[in-house]
Amino acid sequence: MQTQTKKHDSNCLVAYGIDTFGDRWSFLVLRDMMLYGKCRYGDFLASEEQIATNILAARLKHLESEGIISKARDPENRRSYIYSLTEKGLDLAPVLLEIIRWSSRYMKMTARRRRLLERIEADRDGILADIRARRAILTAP
Amino acid sequence: MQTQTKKHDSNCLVAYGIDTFGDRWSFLVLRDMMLYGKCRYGDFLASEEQIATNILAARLKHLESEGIISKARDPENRRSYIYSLTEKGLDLAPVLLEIIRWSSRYMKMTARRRRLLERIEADRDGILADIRARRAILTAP
DNA sequence: CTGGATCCCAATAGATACTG
DNA sequence: CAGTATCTATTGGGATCCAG
Repeated sequence: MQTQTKKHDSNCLVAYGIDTFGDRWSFLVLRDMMLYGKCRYGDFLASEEQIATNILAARLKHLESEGIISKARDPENRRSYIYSLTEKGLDLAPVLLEIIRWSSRYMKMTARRRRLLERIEADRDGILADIRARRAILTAP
Repeated sequence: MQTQTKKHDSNCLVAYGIDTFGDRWSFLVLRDMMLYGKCRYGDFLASEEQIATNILAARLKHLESEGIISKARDPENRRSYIYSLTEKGLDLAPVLLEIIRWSSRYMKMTARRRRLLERIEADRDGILADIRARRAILTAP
């Protein structure tokens, strides 16, 4: 499967966003990168949602083709790759935070979630800075 | 088709949001309501993205079952229905605005888009208030 | 009329097995 | 480890039908 080329082909800003990063799996990959600092194929596969290998490969390719992530060889392991957020990808952090804020209002709270929410409300800029600096916001789920 | 019940079934705030409103069509319906003040089945069908009748019906049902929109008879036209955002749906407005901000950075700008973006930057609270008051932010696309 | 339901078929997404 | 290949399941488009 190659990345689809048209989708909505809409003239709308919202549709553009949805088409670019808004499918069910792409955004979870971005979450893994922004929240957990994940950057390897195997890390993404290990997420709780159990993404299939072909889907992951397709999404990584798609996100790369959209300029949201970039792929480079791992300097410490010649047969591994490192995926990282581009500027365009980092700019999605506010979308992620708003989704988290919304969900945390309507999903049952846990202590862990409450701490994350409190930090978003109290130190949003610090979180955005951490994401840009590739520092994980949360430790493993 | 009935609304799917499991999806990711994840423990994550982000996945919860994606599962609830993050599919390709649901969010466009929400956009129509928030940005254009649309509230009728026929209005949604008329959007530029050309949603199919079966998909629209399924999405409206899904959004209603998630408590994001509600459905009522149109008092002025006995054979029509009015869909409106609940509090839970209105709370999605910040997500919408962040998507628009992101897209407007990366999609080719038009005069219309520039005006919307400027207003978001300058008067975000006013926009949020307009959405809550069911005032359309934009006129027809 | 408006607001759907239904059916058919094409296209896409996804799970699993396998490979360089 | 980082994917491809293959097969199956689900979604979506479009036409049509139907109820109030």
